Amino acid sequence: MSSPVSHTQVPAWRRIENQLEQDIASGAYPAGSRLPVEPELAARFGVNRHTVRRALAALADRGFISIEQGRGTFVRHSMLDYPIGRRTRFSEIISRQNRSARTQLLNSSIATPPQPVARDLQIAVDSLCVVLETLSEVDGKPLNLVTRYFPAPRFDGIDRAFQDTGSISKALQRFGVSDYRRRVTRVSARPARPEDAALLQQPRSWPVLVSESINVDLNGVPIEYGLARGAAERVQLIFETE
Amino acid sequence: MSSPVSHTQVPAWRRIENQLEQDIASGAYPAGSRLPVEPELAARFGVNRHTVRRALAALADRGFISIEQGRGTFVRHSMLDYPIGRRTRFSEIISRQNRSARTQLLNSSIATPPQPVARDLQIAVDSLCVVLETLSEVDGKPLNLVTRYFPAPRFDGIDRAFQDTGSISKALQRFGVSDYRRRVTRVSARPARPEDAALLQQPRSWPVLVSESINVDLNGVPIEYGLARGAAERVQLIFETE
DNA sequence: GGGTATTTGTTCGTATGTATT
DNA sequence: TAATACATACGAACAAATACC
Repeated sequence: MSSPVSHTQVPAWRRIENQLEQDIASGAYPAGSRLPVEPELAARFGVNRHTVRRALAALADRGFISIEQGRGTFVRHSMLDYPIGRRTRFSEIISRQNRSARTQLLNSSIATPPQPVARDLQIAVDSLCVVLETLSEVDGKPLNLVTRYFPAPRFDGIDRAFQDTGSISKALQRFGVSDYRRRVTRVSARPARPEDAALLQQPRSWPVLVSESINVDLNGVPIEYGLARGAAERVQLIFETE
Repeated sequence: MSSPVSHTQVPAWRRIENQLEQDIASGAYPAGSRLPVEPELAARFGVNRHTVRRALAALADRGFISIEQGRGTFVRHSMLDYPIGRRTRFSEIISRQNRSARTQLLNSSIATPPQPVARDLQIAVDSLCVVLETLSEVDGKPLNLVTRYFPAPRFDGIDRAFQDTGSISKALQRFGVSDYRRRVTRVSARPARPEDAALLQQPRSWPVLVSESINVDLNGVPIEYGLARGAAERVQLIFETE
């Protein structure tokens, strides 16, 4: 060979893999960004494109990047795991993952619920509900947009209680609901509406992960219907079957 | 007025609502199809556009149609409920809803699993897996595209067994797995790739509902990792928290 | 990417029959 | 009976979102 390859103990592709992983971890290549094209990376590391490809394949295999033919190579968002069980409390879930959570109230009103919501809440279609629109953020990034219906005679003023406490659980406590549990979760997905995409700070090409949930008090009486739209780019729901 | 309003007991908009509901039920307007535009409906029923809009709003409220500004009004697919629990069996779920189910094998191969899959299956990354690609149909419409990994030494030939039986459960029985249960389900969503959209016969603008699942045998040993891509237009996952 | 046509969304105004006070 | 409020219905114009070329 004219220029012999240096035989270090680690192969070149593995060295490149490690370097790129570090670049991603350091934020040099932020989540969602596109990596330089393969020839460019090959030039940077002074290797053949095939060697770069091997490193990229390894990173893709480990879930750090996604390689898309014709488009490029992208740094994947680390998905926030959102475990769902009988006792699902947003802030607990997030803090357990050592992240910071915040939920803000976008809107509150009083209205009659759509028919399917009334059925889920087991109330009359012409009865009133307090409707809250909330946006949850994790580490400063919006994650989840939720429309919540609370039966009105019982939960009048829960908007104020939520404003004061910043938490649904605590707001419910003010109304004598010391504890509650999730009865059912229905999960689907649909294209994001422009407003969803804007609020969730997500590309319009990405869908929203829709989950309907029904929470009941300890007597089994429905207290909340929630329609959540999650940033599919960044959230993953986890259901453990115990 | 030159032509006075006829006062039947039911308002015109409600009569129109009922008629359209019937048209949808009868299949005159099939699921997914677009309704005539508002002026056209107004002409058909001999009313003002506002009156039609009121009827449409009622139908949308009840979940029969979806109204999309600039695009039109569409008959919603009745979502197939896919309840997920410890014992999730595709054909049982479907037949319980009085529908017909069929799963076909698109592809089978033997390969080393990607690292996350190997971790979920608790096997070495360089061990082999039997990989099946299946497409499930309900009432003739494709619903779910699944890539399944089975540890290879144990489940060699499961592709043949599946071909024979047409069922994963029955194929597993041939390998001594009389029963199994689902340990965890992870749900997310992403834009559909062109191949996904084609196989699922879904518009490219609609996302896929991605669910990863791990099934274990009665000893708790992982036997299958599945990566399912569901037609988000037509499937909804239901998790009951008992 | 930009302009045009299509389609739904919103807001005026007007009129009339029904129920309540 | 009269006054009032409310639901229903029609008409016109413009705004906003989308599709198409």
